[in-house]
Amino acid sequence: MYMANMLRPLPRDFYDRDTTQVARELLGKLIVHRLPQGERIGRIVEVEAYLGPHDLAAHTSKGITDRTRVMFGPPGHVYVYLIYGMHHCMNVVTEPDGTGAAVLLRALEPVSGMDLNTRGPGRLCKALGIDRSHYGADLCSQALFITEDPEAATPPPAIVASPRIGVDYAGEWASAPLRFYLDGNPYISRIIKKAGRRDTNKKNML
DNA sequence: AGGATGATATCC
DNA sequence: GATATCATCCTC
Repeated sequence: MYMANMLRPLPRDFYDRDTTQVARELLGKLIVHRLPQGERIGRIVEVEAYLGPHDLAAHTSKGITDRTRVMFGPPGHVYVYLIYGMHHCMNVVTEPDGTGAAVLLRALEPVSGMDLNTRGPGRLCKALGIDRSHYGADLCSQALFITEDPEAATPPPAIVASPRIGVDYAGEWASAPLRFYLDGNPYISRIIKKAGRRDTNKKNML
């Protein structure tokens, strides 16, 4: 039984570390959003690391702007942006104040109080109820936070690394293995096509 | 394969 | 001020 009022937010120190490490450790954790109409809880199963201004795929590679201000700020806060005019994407800010790094949440496994359409960053935000009003929100709060899964599987599933999705413009950084997901999880947003193999699948199979 | 739909960055 | 570009999703 998942009682969100018994769950404790991860401490800010969790986020104040190497972004790749935080990304990997976020897998399997629960994200909790408390709304007037109830609690929405999902298990994080797919993420991407955006390392900082030197990472040409990261929004912070353009410098400090109104949009990227939060990503350059202290760790443990939420960076939300609107993409393609219709979808929200949610990131958690990592590393010390001024670094400009974050982890994009790409897919959840529904746990409680949410619809089942949680594959992909846009659908994740819709299911969780996240929009631009959450820009800068503190994850060390009781309204929106990430926490250990009290029913975590032992041993934990293997972690798979792959290139990030939709960043082909980023030169050398486009192929960096900075996307991480739980091996075999049915809620992963897509499977990278293997080179040299005839395979027209763009979505993963159940 | 292409369209929706709006904020943002970058160029006049 | 105009325009090209999106860390996407849905429908055809």
